[in-house]
Amino acid sequence: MKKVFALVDCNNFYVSCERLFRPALNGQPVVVLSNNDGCVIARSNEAKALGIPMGEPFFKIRAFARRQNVHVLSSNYALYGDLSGRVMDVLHQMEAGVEVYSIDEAFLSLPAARGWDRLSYVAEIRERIRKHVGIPVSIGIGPTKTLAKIAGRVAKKEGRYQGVFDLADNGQVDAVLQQTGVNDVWGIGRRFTEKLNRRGIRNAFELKQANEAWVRNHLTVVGARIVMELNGISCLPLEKIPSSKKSIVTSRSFGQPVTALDDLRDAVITFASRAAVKLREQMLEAGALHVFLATNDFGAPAASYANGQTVTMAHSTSNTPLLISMALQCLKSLYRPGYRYQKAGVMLSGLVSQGYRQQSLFFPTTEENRSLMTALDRINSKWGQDTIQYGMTGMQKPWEARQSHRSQAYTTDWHDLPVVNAS
DNA sequence: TCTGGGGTCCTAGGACCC
DNA sequence: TCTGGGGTCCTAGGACCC
Repeated sequence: MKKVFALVDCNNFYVSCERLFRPALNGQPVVVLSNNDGCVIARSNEAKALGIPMGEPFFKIRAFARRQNVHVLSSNYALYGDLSGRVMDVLHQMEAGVEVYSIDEAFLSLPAARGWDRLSYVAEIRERIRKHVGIPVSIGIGPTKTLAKIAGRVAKKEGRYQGVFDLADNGQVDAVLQQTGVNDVWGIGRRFTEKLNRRGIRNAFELKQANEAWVRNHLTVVGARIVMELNGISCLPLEKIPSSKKSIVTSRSFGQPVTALDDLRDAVITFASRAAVKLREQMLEAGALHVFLATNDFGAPAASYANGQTVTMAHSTSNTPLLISMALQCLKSLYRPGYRYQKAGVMLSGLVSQGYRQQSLFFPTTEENRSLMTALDRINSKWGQDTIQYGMTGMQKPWEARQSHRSQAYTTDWHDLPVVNAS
């Protein structure tokens, strides 16, 4: 049976999550900042209307935000992750074909047959999410994922459609594409936009009609697929089962520049430990570990240094002490004194599932090791991250990120449960 | 003073092999 | 001065996404 795609997209997701627990923020300009309170990563419609751009460094708009009474929040990923799960639960209850695409977006696969009212159906999905979770969503429908994305933009931007728009067979496709900038097409970023503009291609309709060989040549197969999708030929299937991860990264910008090797060691130990926890949560083991560090990209070139080092392991592992010791070896050879480090991280790759690994004659997995890791994960998951941590990590963490505007973990921590006062 | 974090896919080019 | 051809594998870097 022929299918169409629907894209369900949470509106201003992080802001909507915050508003759920602080209704006083409704109707107010609100922004949510990235880790370390660095950049603006979510904006309410009121904040967008004030002209605050996505990704703007916060220090540049701090004064403006104060003058305009913009509510400023640090990001609270525990809260957003929990609410995202609830939205996805509603979708799974209603539909068999669901691809969770990101924290705030999912694709659905719906029958393409005429004779049923798709729009009413997705309006019902939208209403149920609003009622059961409280998050507003927009839903776009199209014959391909790329067109569903574009339909979703229309649903979100044009109030008259009330959050749902169907581009699958309504004869308006080309008119909508003509009003869609090429930079607003899914998969066309800054570089591709520049290339296309130089060739005189400015909107999605012009891209749809672009010369295939030229696109293939300058935008690789990625661009060629986008053009096909704009033409209604589906190249990107619905992926119901998430493919298993190929790499796991834990990295942070520091709250203040770090110069001492000891502090870097402390940060790297923490990153390696957290990456190892993520690894075990997904029942994986890593075959390689990469450590990287960098000074501020925006500083003077003479004062800048960035480097990374990878070690490949003879045997894949998820053992925290082992991963820490390898990470510290890397750090030791990467470290140069005299620089003000701004960021570091640990990446695990060569991931294989726990059962997959061949047992080594010389390095048998000891059961004690695995059960120690399991016990540690249980305690930290129950009592909070870092309840038990490795002895080498210091208690003072000058590198830790700033979070001056943090909201509470309303749904994931007993201490932060909202209190309702009846009078 | 202050500029996120975590991912994926694709390609070109080098190393290596026969 | 001349200096094979074809294949695979790996990695670094670029581009994109949310």
